[in-house]
Amino acid sequence: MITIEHIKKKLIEKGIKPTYPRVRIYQVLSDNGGHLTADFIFKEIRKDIPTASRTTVYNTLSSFVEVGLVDEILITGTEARYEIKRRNHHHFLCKKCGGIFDIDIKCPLAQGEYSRVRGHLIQEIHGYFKGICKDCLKKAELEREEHEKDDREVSE
Amino acid sequence: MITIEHIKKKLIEKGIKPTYPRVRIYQVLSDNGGHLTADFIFKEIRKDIPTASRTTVYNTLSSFVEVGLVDEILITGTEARYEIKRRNHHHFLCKKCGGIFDIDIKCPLAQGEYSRVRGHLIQEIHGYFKGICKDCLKKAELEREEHEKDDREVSE
DNA sequence: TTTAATTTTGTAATGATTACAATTGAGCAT
DNA sequence: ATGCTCAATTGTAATCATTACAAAATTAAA
Ligand SMILES: [Mn+2]
Ligand SMILES: [Mn+2]
Ligand SMILES: [Zn+2]
Ligand SMILES: [Zn+2]
Repeated sequence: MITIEHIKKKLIEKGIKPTYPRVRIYQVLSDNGGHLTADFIFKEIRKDIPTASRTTVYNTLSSFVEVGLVDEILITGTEARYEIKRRNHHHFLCKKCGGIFDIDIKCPLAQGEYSRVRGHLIQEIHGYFKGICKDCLKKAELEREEHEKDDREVSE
Repeated sequence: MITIEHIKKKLIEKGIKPTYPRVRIYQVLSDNGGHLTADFIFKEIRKDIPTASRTTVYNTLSSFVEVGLVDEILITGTEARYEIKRRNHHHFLCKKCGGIFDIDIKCPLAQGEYSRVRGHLIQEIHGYFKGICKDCLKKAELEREEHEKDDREVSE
């Protein structure tokens, strides 16, 4: 639970005027875990600011990303996800339920910031996995067992 | 330069009927290096098949990805890129020129296929960097030198 | 050749994001 | 307080990649 004052300070530090919509957008990002869509944030701040526009959400997120307050994550192919910048980490996208999970693994990729590869200047490092998440695996397992039971009953 | 026959064999192996548009799409992927957009492929096969439709390109790419012949790369946030599947490798996206480069680094990520992380079943591994590519760095450097010269001349 | 199944095509719809002009609001000078 | 200027916000329209879907064409089977 970050305080409004703390948020304001963070924005000012980065040269962003802490208007109410901007502070609220940061607060939504802070209070709802990571990997939020612009649409989720929009609906959330609409509760407080019924006149808020999608454009403001997009503009604000862009400037947050630009100054390095927020990371933009492109995994799903349909919509960008946003989360407050923290130590570099990877992600896992479940192809079944669409869930995105943080994966904290030690990886040479995520070591020194702003290094080089093959002469190219690195500014961002992204790593992610796709597959079936733990929960969906368990669910599938249970369903399989159900089917087996059904089959047994039918063949009786 | 892969032969048509070789392409046909590859498609059949994966259960895909090697129609002419499909073979051509695979050939375009094969002949033009990696990271192609659907639009590029569309325009390319239009040269041979003036009636070809975008839908066919999208459908074909989807089935290629589905059977594991092709990888879909989501880096730019605007359009998917496609390349024939090969040994797992990372990518570098230049924020200046938009170029995408292969980065072959040994990374624990890209080791065993179909492993697990935190109980989640891994089916795909993606890693990429964003920054300024070698060429764009050099170009910027040259421009900087030009400006310095200008400044000197002005102050003379 | 007739028929059925598959593939391709063309066009319309979708949906996230961006462009942009009009409106609002904050801060400052009168 | 009033008006002024600049920045922020809003609302709406445009963009653009991708998908949906039905009609037309092609292929394979009978
Ligand atoms: Mn995260
Ligand atoms: Mn590649
Ligand atoms: Zn899942
Ligand atoms: Zn470049």
